[in-house]
Amino acid sequence: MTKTAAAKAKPRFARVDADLRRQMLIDAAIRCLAEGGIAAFTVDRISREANVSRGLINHHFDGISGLLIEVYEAMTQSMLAAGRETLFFEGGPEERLTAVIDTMFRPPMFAKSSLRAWLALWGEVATNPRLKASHRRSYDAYRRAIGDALSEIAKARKIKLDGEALAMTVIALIDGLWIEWCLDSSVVDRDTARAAVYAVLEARLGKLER
Amino acid sequence: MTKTAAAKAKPRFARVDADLRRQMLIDAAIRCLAEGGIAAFTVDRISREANVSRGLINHHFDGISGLLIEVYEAMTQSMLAAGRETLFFEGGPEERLTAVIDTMFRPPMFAKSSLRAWLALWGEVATNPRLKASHRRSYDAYRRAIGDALSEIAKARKIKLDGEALAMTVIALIDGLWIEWCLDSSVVDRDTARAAVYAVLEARLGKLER
DNA sequence: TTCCTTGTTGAACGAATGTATAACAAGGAA
DNA sequence: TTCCTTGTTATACATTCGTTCAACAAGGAA
Repeated sequence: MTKTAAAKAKPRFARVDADLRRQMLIDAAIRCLAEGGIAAFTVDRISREANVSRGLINHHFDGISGLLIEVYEAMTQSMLAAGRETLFFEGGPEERLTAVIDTMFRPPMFAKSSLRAWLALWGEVATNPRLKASHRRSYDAYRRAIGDALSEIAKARKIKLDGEALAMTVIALIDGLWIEWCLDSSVVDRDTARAAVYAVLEARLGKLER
Repeated sequence: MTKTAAAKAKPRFARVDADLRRQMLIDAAIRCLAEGGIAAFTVDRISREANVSRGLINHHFDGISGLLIEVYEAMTQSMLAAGRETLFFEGGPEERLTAVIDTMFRPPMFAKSSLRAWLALWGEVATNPRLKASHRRSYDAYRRAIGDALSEIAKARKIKLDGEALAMTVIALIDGLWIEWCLDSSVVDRDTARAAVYAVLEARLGKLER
């Protein structure tokens, strides 16, 4: 018997491709993280945020801790991707460097929701070995990319300089400025923070095109 | 009837002065934070770490969230106190500045356990309004103290400089270096991190006595 | 249409969470 | 000694946590 016109109505749920659903759950989890910190990283809250039943998280991920790992890697990927668009393409080292730095002070990276999520995750990285391993890999790539650009610039200007060491300083400074802005926006704004990074770099390298 | 020699034995528990007991509980809570992040900030774990019954936390604090506030303020106080010993006493601005910076790269501040606890707390500050208010107050004092020293130095050397702005950069850099070292000790060590801060400062102010 | 894969639901479970409360007892005061 | 304050314990309680699992059904394949 086919469904009557009155009965066909709406299906009780919509099936979604597994990869897409996973992405939807990861996005929902990040939103929870941004709203309530790691305390909001919960099966109940995430599944509700994604408009999905509780059981689905365990179907698509290796438990709630498995989801946490994938959330961390997704955030890492989107950060590196934002930089990659500019960092690994054509253009001189100076262009590449400024493009990456600017990326870090522009949405979607430089946004309350994103930085709150990062802050919540860092608090876990210190404790969770799997997150720690993931962190190490991505920061190595990040540091090397910036370090290479810095070294090239220094070489072209005949300045003696340890690119990797300065890259570490730059990354630490960016992270620190993120924290200050995220925890108390009244002490810094986007432009001041960005300027602070360039001030440090130009004190070593001389004027940068930007 | 007095207790017999056999029965007097040991009391089932020892009464402790309220203020001291509060401090003991705060210390235990910080140890938990350092070990397991905010997920370990739990009535069960903290009371067990303090060798005390579960009910005692609610007797001495306004619930577990009240304890969290007091933990944050205790950590803030001990950080400011470590700096205050040097920062607000005699000595020229240069001495005071280097003393504070050195404090930040020496135990007890520069230690895995301490920094892990800070990291866990920062993840909550972004979400918790009461923590945020506490954070703002303490960082203002911190920034002003460093800013004043920087301004004095710049003035004496006839360098035009915004002391507060540079102080913000210095604090952000220190926080960022803490994070990098805490999350992956293989990329920085204590001396490299400390040197990075001085490198930034000396690029602006010239050589510093240290 | 009929079948079959698999995305999805919802209930059930034990463990862990924070809080309230009554009973206990340590240790100084009188 | 006796009394009394209050620091301390231990239990009970309602929630919320993460996981498991059987049953359901959406939607393409045949």
